[in-house]
Amino acid sequence: MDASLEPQKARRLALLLRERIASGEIAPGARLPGEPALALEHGVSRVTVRRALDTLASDGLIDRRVGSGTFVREPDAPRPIVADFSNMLTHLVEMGRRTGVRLLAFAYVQPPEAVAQALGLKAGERSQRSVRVRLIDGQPFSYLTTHVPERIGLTYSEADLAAVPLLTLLERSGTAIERASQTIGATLAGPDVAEALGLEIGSPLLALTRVVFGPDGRGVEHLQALYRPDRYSFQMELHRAGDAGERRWSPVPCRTTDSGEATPGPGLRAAQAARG
Amino acid sequence: MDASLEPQKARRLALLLRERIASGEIAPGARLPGEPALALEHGVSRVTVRRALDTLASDGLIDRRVGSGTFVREPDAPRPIVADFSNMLTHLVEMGRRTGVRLLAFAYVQPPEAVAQALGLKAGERSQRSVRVRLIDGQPFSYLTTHVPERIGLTYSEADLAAVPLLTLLERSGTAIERASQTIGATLAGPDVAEALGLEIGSPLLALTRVVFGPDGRGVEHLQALYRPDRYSFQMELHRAGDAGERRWSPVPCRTTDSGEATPGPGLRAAQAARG
DNA sequence: GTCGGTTGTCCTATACGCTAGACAGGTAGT
DNA sequence: ACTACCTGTCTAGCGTATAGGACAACCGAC
Repeated sequence: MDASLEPQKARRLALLLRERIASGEIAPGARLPGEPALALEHGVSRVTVRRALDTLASDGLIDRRVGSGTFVREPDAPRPIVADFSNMLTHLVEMGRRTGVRLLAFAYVQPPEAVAQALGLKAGERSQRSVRVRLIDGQPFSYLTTHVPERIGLTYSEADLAAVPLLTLLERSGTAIERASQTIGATLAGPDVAEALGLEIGSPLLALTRVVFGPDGRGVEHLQALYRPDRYSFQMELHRAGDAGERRWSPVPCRTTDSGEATPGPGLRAAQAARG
Repeated sequence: MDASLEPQKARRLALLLRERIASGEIAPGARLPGEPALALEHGVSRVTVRRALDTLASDGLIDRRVGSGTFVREPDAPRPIVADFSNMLTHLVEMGRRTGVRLLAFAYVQPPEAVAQALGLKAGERSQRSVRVRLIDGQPFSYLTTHVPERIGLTYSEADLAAVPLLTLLERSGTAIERASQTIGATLAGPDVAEALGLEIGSPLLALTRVVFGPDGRGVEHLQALYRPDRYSFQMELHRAGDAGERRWSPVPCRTTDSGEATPGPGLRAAQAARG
């Protein structure tokens, strides 16, 4: 059960099969081709096929039955959290699930150049850096690294940060918050992030970078959030806007669902399937 | 220059360093830690470090100078595309850069179960599957897999698809388009996607799944888009909404900039820095 | 110049992913 | 029972990535 190292060809095959399963190309309950068939099809030895299947099996994606074959397991549905964008909840406490926070680091540091520039710090100015991991039902799903200018960070304590959302702390201390600019991308899990989120190194992550600005236009908070895509994803409803010739999508204006669960509908199923 | 096989640890290190460079965590022009230092830091041998640096060097990301060190090269500025969400441009032709499309596959197939369900197809109904790669300045940045119900797909030809945006084709053929539901996540590049996008297998990708619905509520298009995060990311402006106690972010209502470039301002710089 | 640190090159030994088999035991259909 | 196919386990051997060195050539600071 160590499965520490992920070899090359076996890893490829595992990734490939994982996607086929996640995308529904191989329906749940269906039987995979036999190991010799897979070996022949992908030009690898049977041992390699078995290694790939081993990792899928230990992830609970497939079910191997001696004598009959390997089958795609029905997902036990630890349904991922889906954050609604039209609503854009800042925090998930309201989602009806038990969430928690672990504070991994807290210190005043020299911020990386990119962060300093985003926050509008002068050279040499320090920032308060904190690293937190958010949990849902005891399972970690996001890794947050925040930088706050030192003058603002001093208005609250380390214990505050472990208990109260950062934005609340900022507002409580009189820091006005106006607008923010954020970017969504993707990254790989580094060693530390991988361990904190219970992943292997090199796992894919949703990356969100948000810079929060106060009314004076100065940066107040720099947030780098990394999400496990199998437990967290962004969802939004769009509608078609604009005249012919210049048509585009625009997000549906805040239609909050009280349940906190993501807006139901056909999209959800697809979202799960595509989480690969 | 064969570099056919990508070893394990060297590959990880290369990916990790590549991202640190792309994210600006190691500023352009800065000097990397020495090879012995990197080896110690990551718990690998110097040979492995060198292999990782070799791939980065051959990609033109770093500059190695005997006797003085290894430096991050100033990027030749293939600036990443930043898609504005408040605006949510469906297509990038307007962005003032030469874009192109390559049609990789076009066929009528039995759709995977998840797609059939999202589109509301009955068992046995076929769909038109197409795989396209979008280019910008000759460089691929997105890999699009679309499924359209067969009855709708028949209204246009393969050549049409290679030249005209799909949504335009749909609307031109009288298919009304109302709303869409989309989800954003992250994945790893499989073998085929990796090759099409000029990436290594296992590179991180932004994954967007969109299901487009017509006025009758039936699915019209199922899109799975995979983006290279170093060339494409989502950007949006938010402002603080809601009363105290229940405050949240909401997207800035469509403030279109005519330039097509993402909305300028302090956020842009941050977006680039954090695009990793 | 001297000295410390750097990259470039070479070496050997080990670890391990992969191949190519053979064989045992289970399952399902005939 | 018989047969065909499946997964599970084991073996032997090969290729190569990795570890851990030693050494040369180079650069920059003092």
